[in-house]
Amino acid sequence: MAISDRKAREKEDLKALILSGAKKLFVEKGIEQTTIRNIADAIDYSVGTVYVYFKDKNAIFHALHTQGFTQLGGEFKVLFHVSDPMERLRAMGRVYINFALQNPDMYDLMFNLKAPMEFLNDAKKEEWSEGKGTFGVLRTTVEQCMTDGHFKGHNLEPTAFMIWSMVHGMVSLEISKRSLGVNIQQPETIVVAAYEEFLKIMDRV
Amino acid sequence: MAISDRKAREKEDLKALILSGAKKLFVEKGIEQTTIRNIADAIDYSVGTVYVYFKDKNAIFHALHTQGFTQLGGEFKVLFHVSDPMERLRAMGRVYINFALQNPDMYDLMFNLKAPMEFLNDAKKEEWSEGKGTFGVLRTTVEQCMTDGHFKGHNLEPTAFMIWSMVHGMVSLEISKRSLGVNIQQPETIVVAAYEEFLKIMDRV
DNA sequence: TTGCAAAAATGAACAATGTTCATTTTATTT
DNA sequence: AAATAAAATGAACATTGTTCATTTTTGCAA
Repeated sequence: MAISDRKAREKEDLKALILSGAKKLFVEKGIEQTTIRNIADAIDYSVGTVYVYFKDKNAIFHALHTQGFTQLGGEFKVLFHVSDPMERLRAMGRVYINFALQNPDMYDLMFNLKAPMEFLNDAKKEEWSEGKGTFGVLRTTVEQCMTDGHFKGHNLEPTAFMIWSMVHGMVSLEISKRSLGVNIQQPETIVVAAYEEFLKIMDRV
Repeated sequence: MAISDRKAREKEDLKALILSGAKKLFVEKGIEQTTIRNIADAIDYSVGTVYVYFKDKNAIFHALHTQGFTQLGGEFKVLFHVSDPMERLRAMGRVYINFALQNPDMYDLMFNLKAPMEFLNDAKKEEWSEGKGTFGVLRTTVEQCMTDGHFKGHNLEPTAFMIWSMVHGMVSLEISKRSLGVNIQQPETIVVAAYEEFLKIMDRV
């Protein structure tokens, strides 16, 4: 069955090629300017072929969003070397913020845009495994912080969700250009500065 | 010149009528299903007429976003009666969260979607007066808290931005359905519960 | 009242989009 | 070499935002 093996490989390759074209356009021009025709043109295939490999546009962007989580997961790996949970929590926020600010469109796709979630709905998948996994890392870290005596009198999941919201809110306001429009004195550094304020508070809790 | 007065009034009326149709559709079906043709149909005018009164789709949604800020401003009015700045800050968060959760699409339009900001770009307006005003209320409140001795060792703008990010992040994760997919134990109440954790922390700062 | 000019409203037409599917091309098997 | 299966194609469709020459309505002077 060597031939069917090769065929399966070729199918995977073409799927990956479509995604690479989609990602290039997406990062360069955003989700709206990434049309199926553009993707097909970029990789020298026809429109129809794209639809042979992906159900629709949402499926493509769900696949891209998954790639984004793989990348974020890779950047989280440095955290394994940080043994102190509180210090690890701080570093996790920094990694998260850097990822978001350096890949704003990808971040938007992963945590704000509707496309990936609509794909899950259409596919009747109940769970969002990428998000679940990432939030799990945060929850575990907060749990270890609690074991170490931090966050006294706080509940695990609401506290973890609050911390996630904190960093998510900062980078989302930045990405959606809402922080710029608000006439802050030092707009270039506001996200980092605000995160510092948060760390100061966490140190005391 | 009574006639030109009436004409001006009629123009305003029709503009308001278009917006009311747009808002109805927008709240019912979201921004993508709110097409110019749908709006025109809903108010029994032609497509072309809509374009006589609004430059493009972004202009319509910028106008709706401004209405949203007027509404939010109205709901903030109860805060004038809260004299203690720290208590007022807490209540402000609650009002903000309630507004967002009860008007999710409007909130999205005001603080996440691109349409209103692209209108400002096209119109070459530098400033986002609605956002500026709202953030100003928050900044002033935090400033008064500092005068009262709270937030010792913290910087005003980064702290205000951090608080804004906190509540913005929570409601945004909720609205974009990211909080649901993450398998939290009590998804119905997670936003309120997380805000409670935040308040506990603020009490000590 | 009638005719005329200005203002307002119209909807057909255009380009671009996501999507489908009968047809054509290519690859594999007999 | 012929027959079959798999893969790729692109024309066609419905829907979108947008434009603009044309039609309709309005206000006013003769």
